[in-house]
Amino acid sequence: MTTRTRIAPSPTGIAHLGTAYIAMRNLALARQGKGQFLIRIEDTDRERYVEGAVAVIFDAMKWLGYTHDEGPDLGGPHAPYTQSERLDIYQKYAKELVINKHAYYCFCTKERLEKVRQSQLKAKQLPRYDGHCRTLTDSDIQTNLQSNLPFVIRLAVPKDGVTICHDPIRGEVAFENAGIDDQVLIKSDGYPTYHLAVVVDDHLMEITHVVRGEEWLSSTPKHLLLYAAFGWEPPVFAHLPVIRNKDKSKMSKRKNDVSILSHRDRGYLPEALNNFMALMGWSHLEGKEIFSLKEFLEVFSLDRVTKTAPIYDLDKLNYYNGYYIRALSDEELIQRLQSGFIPADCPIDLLPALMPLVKSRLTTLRDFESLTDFFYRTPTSPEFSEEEQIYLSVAKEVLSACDWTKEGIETKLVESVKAKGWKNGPFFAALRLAITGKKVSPPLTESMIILGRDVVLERLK
RNA sequence: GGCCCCAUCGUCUAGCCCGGUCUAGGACGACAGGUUUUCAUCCUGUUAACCCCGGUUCAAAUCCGGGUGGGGUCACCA
Repeated sequence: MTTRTRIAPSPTGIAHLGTAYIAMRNLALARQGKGQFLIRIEDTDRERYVEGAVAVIFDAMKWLGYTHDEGPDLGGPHAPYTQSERLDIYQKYAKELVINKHAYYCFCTKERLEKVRQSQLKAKQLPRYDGHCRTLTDSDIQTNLQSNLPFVIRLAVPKDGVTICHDPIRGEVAFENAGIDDQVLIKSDGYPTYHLAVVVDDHLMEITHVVRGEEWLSSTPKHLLLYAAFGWEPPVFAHLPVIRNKDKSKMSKRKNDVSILSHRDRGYLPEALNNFMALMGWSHLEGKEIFSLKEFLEVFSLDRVTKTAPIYDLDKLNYYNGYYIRALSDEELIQRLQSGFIPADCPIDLLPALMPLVKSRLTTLRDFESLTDFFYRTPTSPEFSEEEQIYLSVAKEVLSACDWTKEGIETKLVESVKAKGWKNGPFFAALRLAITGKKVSPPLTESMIILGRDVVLERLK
């Protein structure tokens, strides 16, 4: 049997870094198992649905280089791949569960539920459904149904026994059934909850490995119970450690930039993000720290996954980004920069000359502008001291006469500094400031050559 | 709080399953030095960890138990 895996993002507006982290691992298993990797959209929460969010997810996956085999955009043998288009399927299976007594109608109002909750809380009991409707008679149910009372369908969780999850990463994890609530399967609006939809779809779509974040571990027994109620063979469940904020809480929008696409827009390379994410909660068997997505997909394995949750470390991402930028050829770097990182007033034909000066100085593509703006914008010159003004006038004199080559410029400049009995440091600092408007800049001589003698002399006025 | 998961340098981790080869290795960061008229790159070095307490054993980062700490989850959200 081939391996079939999936990611099941919710269209809530942004493509989350966590989704990519989960996706690349699922992709790897599917490729290694000569199977398929699919994307399924879990949009059963109508309140959270955001228009256009699905397109954002596809954009993000494409940018990262993850290719799926089945999904809402591609179709496939188990279409549709969007849960809101599968409502009748969930209804059918929920009803089947009701008939087999593994689920039941619940007519409790939100008010009653809230009241029960409050009194349980007050009595220091754990808040949960009290099973009120579990014992309703058939005629009660018929009456309620006929009078159009709103209802949900709940799973009839066994009152005793233990449900054991066999997780290849965590080993056996046991949960007392008595601690599991009678989960809502169908909401009063007719939509399924996550728990029902995920089980039905994973089964119907023949998913063999459910590789997800460990935040799902405590709901796994519910899913296992559902598989048992249906009489289905469950897939392998593996729970990856979650990515965390610096404060060790689960990575969140508030404390981190969790958007994949905003990483792209901030000038990160997909190679860097992939390499960075690969090494969170997993290590290469040969101890490699630099490798491509292709290699990751070939060598990733569940048995080298860590159980401890890693922290998103921007320093390390920056390191990878700089590394991959430096590894690019000048032509490739120009191409990458042209995806939105070259200011409108920067002449395109200037680019080839600029690459050698900026490549080792870019942490992100976005740094390009602040690094090179003095080439195409006249810097505002600061107030120079009297001493500095003397430096500049001497420099101007030398530069108006010397050969306009690296050697020509440098030897003449250094010669006159020496002749005057000055130090190189302050002299070149003043010159740099006058020409680039910055205390720190790309190499001065090379920059002057690119700028041209006229512009340089103009800036020394 | 109940349930569940986890615990090696500041961070990502190797090692743990199959105890000795670990005076615990690598990477990022930080710091120092070298190269560079600045910065960056590059090179060299330094820094820094087995959560605690018991037990098993000739021997424990590695096995067991208990603490402690951190995290996740307890919805008609996923």
